[in-house]
Amino acid sequence: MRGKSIEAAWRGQAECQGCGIRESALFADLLQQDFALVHLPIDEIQFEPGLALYHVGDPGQAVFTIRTGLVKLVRYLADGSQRIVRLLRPGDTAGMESVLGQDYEHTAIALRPALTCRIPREVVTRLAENTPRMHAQLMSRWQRQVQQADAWLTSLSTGSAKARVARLLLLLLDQNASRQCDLFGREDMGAMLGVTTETTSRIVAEFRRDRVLTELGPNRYDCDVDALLRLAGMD
Amino acid sequence: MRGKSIEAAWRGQAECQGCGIRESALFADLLQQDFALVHLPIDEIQFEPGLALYHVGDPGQAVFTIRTGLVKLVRYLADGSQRIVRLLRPGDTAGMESVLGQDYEHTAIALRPALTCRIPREVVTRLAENTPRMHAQLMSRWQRQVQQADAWLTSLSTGSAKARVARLLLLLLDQNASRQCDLFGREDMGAMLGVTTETTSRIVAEFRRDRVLTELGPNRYDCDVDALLRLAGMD
DNA sequence: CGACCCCTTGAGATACCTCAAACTAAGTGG
DNA sequence: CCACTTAGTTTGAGGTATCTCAAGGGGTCG
Repeated sequence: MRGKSIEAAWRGQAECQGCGIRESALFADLLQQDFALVHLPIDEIQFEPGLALYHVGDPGQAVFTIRTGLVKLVRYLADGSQRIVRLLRPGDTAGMESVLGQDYEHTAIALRPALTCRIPREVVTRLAENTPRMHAQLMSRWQRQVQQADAWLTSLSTGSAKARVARLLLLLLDQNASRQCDLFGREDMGAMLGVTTETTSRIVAEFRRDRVLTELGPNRYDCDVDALLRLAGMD
Repeated sequence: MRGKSIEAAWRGQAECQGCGIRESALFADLLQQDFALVHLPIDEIQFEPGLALYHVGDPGQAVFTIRTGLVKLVRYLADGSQRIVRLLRPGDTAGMESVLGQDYEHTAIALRPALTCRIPREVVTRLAENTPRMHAQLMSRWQRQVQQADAWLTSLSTGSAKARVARLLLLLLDQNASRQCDLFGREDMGAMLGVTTETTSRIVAEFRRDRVLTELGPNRYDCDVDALLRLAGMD
């Protein structure tokens, strides 16, 4: 939304062992000795909103650990429009298909400034071949993707548009400041819910009129969680 | 649809090494020596249509390899209705979350008579700990689930109802007799597409009137593939 | 200040849903 | 063997949510 520097910025090489979010990241369970197997540089890269980590169809060369920010996974439809199939948050991993030598299945685009670690696929492969701690992490991460995909389908692509928006808002609640959440462009919201930009806009506007949402700043809102839970149930 | 014996039938213990579909199954890459690690019985179980392999929320005790037939993965919504999130075909694996010690995420129900192999989770775990050939299979199977989930969302839950039905028909085309496909109950079809039973029925009836579909038998149809491709594009 | 982007709002069209009834096929029991 | 039940499909009619097309605001940035 902002858009100061429109470039991805290389921030230097990551220092994984001292990483602040390691306990929730792909390398969570690795031991001191395992890091000896990392033979290629892991770069820290910052993506400004709108910039792509990678594109659908590109040969998968690396996985990305999201350290901060928010990333959308997008597929483009026959008519050129986009459908957002998942959101990645801090601790999540993008582009795991690259570990299997496959092309990327989506285009990954930062929705908010996102600090990432780019891990070459060979690093993951080598670790996976040498430590069961890496398998466990990979499996649970893949399972998590499946879970998220299923939840996305059942909660964001099912029911009335109003219920979908309500469920999306609940999903976006800040984990810390639990009544507040940041939204993004109506077009992106629509692409997550399978509805049009206009419908999304109308519903958000209606929520605001009904005091279910209270605007705190540009696209930052205070949410009436009980009301949202009620709306999320059925129309 | 048929419904002769309404019971799941135990068919005996599987002989994995000689299995006819092993090359496409979870044990595809295993070597002779690996089978020594299988220390618990693998049962062959036949499920008649409507019967559940397992239920959502049950503690996951086993994965199932689908040898023949068709299985739906279902989630139930707040209002009691069902949403089908995936279909499993011969060679696919159901209930992989059990390998991670998690409860089942769905209810798995046979849509057509399904012959399955029930593999206790301990067997998979032990194999995974001892042979990289098992990891590779597990990872690619998990990835496949993600792929299917994403495809389900973008092709069966996006666009007009008519386009969704067309895409579903294309998905159901027999791999061998490539103009023909078997359908199932309109309610199930609706639950896959996120539309009502009536809408599904109307569209199938319309396709039949327009000679896009020609009924060959009970719920068996000949498909005009070109017409379906056209319809799948946009409205 | 004007250009641009995005959000909002309106009005009309329409696809889909809801409720209800008729029809079909297959199973059940007298 | 036939009337009866039952479950699923088809069809109709009316209502409504959502889409489409279009215009009008409110920021932000050059």
